[in-house]
Amino acid sequence: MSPKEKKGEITINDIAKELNISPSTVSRALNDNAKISEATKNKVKAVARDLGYELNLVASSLSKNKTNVIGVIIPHLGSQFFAKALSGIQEVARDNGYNVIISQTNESVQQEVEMTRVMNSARVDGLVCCLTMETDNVDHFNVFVKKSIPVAMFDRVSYAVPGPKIVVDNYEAGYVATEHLINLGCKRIAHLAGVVSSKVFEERSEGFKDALKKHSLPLLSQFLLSSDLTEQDARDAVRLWMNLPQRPDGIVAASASSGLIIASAVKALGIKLPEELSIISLGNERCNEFVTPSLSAVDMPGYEMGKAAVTQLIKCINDGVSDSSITLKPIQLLIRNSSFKH
Amino acid sequence: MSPKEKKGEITINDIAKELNISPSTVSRALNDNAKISEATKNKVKAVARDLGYELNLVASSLSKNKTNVIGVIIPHLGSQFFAKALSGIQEVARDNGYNVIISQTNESVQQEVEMTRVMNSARVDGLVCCLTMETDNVDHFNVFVKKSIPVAMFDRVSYAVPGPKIVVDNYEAGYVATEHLINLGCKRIAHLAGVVSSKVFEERSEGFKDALKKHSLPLLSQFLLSSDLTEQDARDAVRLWMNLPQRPDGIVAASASSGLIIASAVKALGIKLPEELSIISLGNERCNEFVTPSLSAVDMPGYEMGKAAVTQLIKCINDGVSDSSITLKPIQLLIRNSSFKH
DNA sequence: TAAAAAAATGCAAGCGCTTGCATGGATGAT
DNA sequence: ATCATCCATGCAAGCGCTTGCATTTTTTTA
Repeated sequence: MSPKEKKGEITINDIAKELNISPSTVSRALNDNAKISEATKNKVKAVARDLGYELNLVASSLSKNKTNVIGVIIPHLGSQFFAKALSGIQEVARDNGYNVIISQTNESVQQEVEMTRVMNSARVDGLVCCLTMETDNVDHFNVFVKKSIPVAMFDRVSYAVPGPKIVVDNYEAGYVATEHLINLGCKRIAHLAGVVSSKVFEERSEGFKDALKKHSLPLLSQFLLSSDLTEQDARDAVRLWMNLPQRPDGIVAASASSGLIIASAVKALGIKLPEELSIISLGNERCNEFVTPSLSAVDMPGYEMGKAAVTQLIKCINDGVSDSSITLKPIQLLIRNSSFKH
Repeated sequence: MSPKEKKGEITINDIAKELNISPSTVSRALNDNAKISEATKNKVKAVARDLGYELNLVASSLSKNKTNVIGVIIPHLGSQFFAKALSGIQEVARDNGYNVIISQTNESVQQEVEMTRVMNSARVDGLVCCLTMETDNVDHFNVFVKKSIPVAMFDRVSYAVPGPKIVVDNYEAGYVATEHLINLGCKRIAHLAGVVSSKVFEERSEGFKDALKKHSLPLLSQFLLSSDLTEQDARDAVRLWMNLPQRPDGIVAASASSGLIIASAVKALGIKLPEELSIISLGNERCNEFVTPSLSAVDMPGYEMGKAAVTQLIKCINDGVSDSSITLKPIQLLIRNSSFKH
């Protein structure tokens, strides 16, 4: 080993020495700077390859004041929606030369705040995130706003912070799903909604209500339940509804997972799906098509939203403009066997 | 605006000037260095807070030659197994002060190679990865080995590169699942296996075969199919088996998704589950419990494996030792309704 | 063939933080 | 009061790369 065994990292200085030129020339050559002759570029690249040189992104980031890193803050990776979103995010990031550093809040606002701090420390070039269900104060994003670091939000967004917003038309989702049941002949439709404090769920509820209104169907107060959409909430709702003298003949579940649980709970009660009851959920999981009967759903395009979010984000990073563009993505109605024509 | 509007970033120099002390003292104070008096520490921290100072991790990383970043390379985020693994990875990484940069190979070796290059450029402190199904040459990990940067592998691992290996006992999984069917009274058990080139699937197959042998059951050649486990593969297998004069009365699916598809295809043929046929899959997805009948499975602990991988990795990072420890995680047999006592 | 223009390269500072070593001041022992 | 000890802080170099400007080399033009 050499006396100064420097952890073995090859630097541009090593290349420079090898060729008897200056480090600046090496740097420029490797970056294909126009003012460097083809001859030296080739020589430099050849030596770099021979020596096994690999750019030190840390040093590069520091001097360029640009990390080429995009931070991602999402609630959790447990749901397919977010996993797909992350997948989309990572793919377009990679295609654009960005790395992705990721973190989950687990729906904790405190974690969210903490993570913005970390992302700031990491000096990410941009942030894409989906707020927790409880986030109402978004001051923790001010650091980025102040520094003109773009923040793209998707699904659960806040218009209080500038930047791209990628949302699905949740009102439309609720409306379309409900109307689907109505068209099937359902007269007594119930809705297990999410917390109203969340825009997403509020809009879905609105869509639900308006669809009923539009078709002159009554909205029974007991038929509109708001909850955290946990497994227990779904079971409770089913118990409540199915013990009613007048059971619902259609259910709109505000989320994919609650829909699954509702369907399973209902079946456990011996109720025939979809003959006695139609179900549709707002949000689709792959297993919706494997259950019996397969579960109709309005699909939320997680993958596409993730892709769109970074695409917009990168646009902001490049064009300097941290403008607030609103993209509404279409939703897709997946009709399966859990909803039934009467 | 000040004449030199420096992007607004507060540095330790700003704090130093403010307090008329040297930047070194500020640095040490913020890092709770023992040689700094409590008095100055407090002053420094107070000013830091007031100014909204946030450590520049890039600069810190460069000078410390440590990034506190862990790189993750996984096949894809589509399967719950990997999503959960990533979730576990990120959580323990965060708890230990590490950031996670993530990338998917989509089962492409070329992508895998490319990603190791990126991770190297990013100077990650450690790598955790799950190889693609096709990876046989692992030379692209040599860079890390040479630099003593630990590489932890989970699930699909290669013993050719040193470092922690977190695997599930796949032989056991195959054996246990098969034995379960045997105990239920199945006599003609088929197995849709994965590609044999993959250790994981080879071991599962071995477990399957040995269980049969142990219980003196014949292995019909047509009952052992090897494939890529795509949806089509699963459907083809079902078609083949169900057209046989002597159908199988039990099926062991090598993966969660293929099990789901097999079950669904079989049901579509009007075959009664589990009366006429029992199914169990090696790998569990949440939806296994929602399908009818719910699908028995051997659970592969993705979340735990992810956690274990980083835990081991961090140990390596700290203790300098990049030793090769082999951890076998237990598997869990989830008995549900798709397997039936005859 | 000299002067001017263009092309290629080098110099050196700087990105923000860390850290070994030197220094100054306060405390304690004699 | 004196010198050895600590304790607290400062100095300055360095991490590896980028980049504005200066300098050198080559090419072009008259």
